[in-house]
Amino acid sequence: MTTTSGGGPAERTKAAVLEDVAGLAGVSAMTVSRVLNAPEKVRPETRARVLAAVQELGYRPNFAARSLVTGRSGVLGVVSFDTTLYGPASTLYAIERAAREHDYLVNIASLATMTRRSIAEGVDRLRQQSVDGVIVIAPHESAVEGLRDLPPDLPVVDVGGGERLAIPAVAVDHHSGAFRATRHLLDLGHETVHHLSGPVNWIDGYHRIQGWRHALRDREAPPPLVGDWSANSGYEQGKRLSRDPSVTAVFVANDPMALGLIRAFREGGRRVPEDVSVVGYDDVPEAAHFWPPLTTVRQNFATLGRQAFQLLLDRMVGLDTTERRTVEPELVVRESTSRR
Amino acid sequence: MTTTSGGGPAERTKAAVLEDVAGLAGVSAMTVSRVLNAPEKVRPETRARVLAAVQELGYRPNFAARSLVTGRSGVLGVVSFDTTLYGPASTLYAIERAAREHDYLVNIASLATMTRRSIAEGVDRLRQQSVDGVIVIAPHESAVEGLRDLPPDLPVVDVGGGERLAIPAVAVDHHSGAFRATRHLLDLGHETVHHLSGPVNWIDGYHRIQGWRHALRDREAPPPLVGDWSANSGYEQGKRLSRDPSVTAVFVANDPMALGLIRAFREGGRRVPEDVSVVGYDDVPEAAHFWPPLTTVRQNFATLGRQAFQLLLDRMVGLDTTERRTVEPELVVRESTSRR
DNA sequence: ACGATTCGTGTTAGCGATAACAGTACGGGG
DNA sequence: CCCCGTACTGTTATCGCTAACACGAATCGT
Repeated sequence: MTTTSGGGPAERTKAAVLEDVAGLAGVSAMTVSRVLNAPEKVRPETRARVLAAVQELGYRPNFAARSLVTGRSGVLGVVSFDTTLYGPASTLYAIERAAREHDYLVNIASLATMTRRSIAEGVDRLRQQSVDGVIVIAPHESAVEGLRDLPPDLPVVDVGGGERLAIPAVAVDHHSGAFRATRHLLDLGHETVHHLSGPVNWIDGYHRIQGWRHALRDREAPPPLVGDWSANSGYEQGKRLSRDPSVTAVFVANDPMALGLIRAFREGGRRVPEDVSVVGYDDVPEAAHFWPPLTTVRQNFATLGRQAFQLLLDRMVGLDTTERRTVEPELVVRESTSRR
Repeated sequence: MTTTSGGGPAERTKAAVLEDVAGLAGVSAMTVSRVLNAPEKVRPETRARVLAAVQELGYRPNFAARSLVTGRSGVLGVVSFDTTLYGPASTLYAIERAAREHDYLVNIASLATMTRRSIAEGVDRLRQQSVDGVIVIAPHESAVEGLRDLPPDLPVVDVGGGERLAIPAVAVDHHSGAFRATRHLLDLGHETVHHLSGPVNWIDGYHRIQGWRHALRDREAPPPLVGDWSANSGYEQGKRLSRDPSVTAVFVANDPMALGLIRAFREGGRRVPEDVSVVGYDDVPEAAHFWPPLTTVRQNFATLGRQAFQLLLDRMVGLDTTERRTVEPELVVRESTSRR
């Protein structure tokens, strides 16, 4: 009998452990554990007594001990490129919410650069803290490489990556989004549509180019200009483009670049949308208040994040899917586009 | 002698543990542990042998086991309101970078609402996964309340919270930022400066109002309008303000609202900056490409995050500081303001 | 040259939980 | 009246690691 029966309210010093609760409730540690993990296996009265003891002592299970013995941590990791950007931030946010609903915690590893190595390092860092699974948000060519040589025992889900990977993934259908944006401009009577793209080694950028090309398939596509997603690059490329009087419609691969481009056009004396129509991509919260309010393609990051989590969950419970889900973007027409 | 000496390359099934490495290297488990945690205590040749074994087996220490025995997890938590917003996202990012440099991992708990309860819950959730410390980014009145009744044994650092708390904190000096913004407008010859503020129960919002008032102390301050930080609220309040021909200068409490407000002014026929000057707050990456490029107050979120981490680190190693650090914001003059 | 350190390593004993098995008490069927 | 399944609860053995102490050999001072 090592049960300290009464116990006394003396030990305010160290956090209570299972044994303490057991002592106070007059049961064994195992029973307390059961009350916490499988309450139906314990007689209601005993359960009540234990619960009261838990309350009184303010007992909290020790996470490390539990995960040592169960082999699961209840934590998942997210490896993401620059979580300061609207897309990754929104996706991360959605993942976190979904995770919380299922009692998972989220660990993050932000990447400053996107290389095969940095991705591998990020995953590794998380793995060392024994996350149960990892979601990678890194829509870059090199990310795809980094995901190739992953430990096979770790459940991983890819967000927005290439389709050539044999792991579960979710992605927005950028081909479709870009197609719709371009189609919209064509429908307004524009002869052709110019494109200011993101970096081509970004998966998203690449697909948007493809979608744009596809919409232009029966006419000549002007060579795309390439930006780096920043408003500033939009401005620089915009200055160049504004000198060409033949451009009347531009599809820009994201909203910040569109903002910069519109500014350049205005400074170059070209009015938007009277002289040239512009479509952006992302629908950042401010897009509706740009000048003019921006026609753009909305991505549903919340859905993206939720689906990613769902897929990971499936993977973690053992399902061996290689499912690939796709989220449709949506064209939001505002005032930066007009009939030719 | 339970040492499996040779061992054989048979066990590819389960992850290697200390004992396996020890066996292969012909030493005790303890020595392996030492090599990993205090290499200088082991003779170089032994160390090399152990390291080789670690390599060969691809050994990775078990996180749960280690933190069970050491009582530390190497993980810290960040509780933050809506990490989708520029400010929190940037701060979080900086914290993560600083943490990584010190081999800490970051767990996040995003809050959808900011109430005393949600904050407490966030902290609690993190605590259950035994984080070593927590940083709270929740510049809201209620957050301050939520932080009052925290477990005293958990190191916590507050970012941007009220100054009435007895816990370490870092914050941008918004009073000063708002003061400078307003002063700038006054210096340009404006009679007075109107203010579109954030919600008053946000600490930041409150301080910016104070700073604005302070700059206006020797003249009559018009009643401030109140927005909710969104571009949309800026637009709505802007419509109202643009009807009043006496307003020639507005200090807006953040950039998105400034964007909306400028749009409203333009639609109301008031030119910026010719008819009315506008100053924003935050210096979001796009601000330089607004139309007109926005004069605004830049907050250094990177420094903020780094300092927060530093403070938490101090706290975690036992220092019992209640230090409160302050980060100075900086006025960035662009083209949305002009001489009266 | 001898006890006192220092150095390098091994042994033992948990950390706090749960899995798996082992009782014990009770009620019902044969 | 005995046997056995059901329903609870307790015991024991780990999980993988490190703190603390123990021990032999090498090094040191005087």
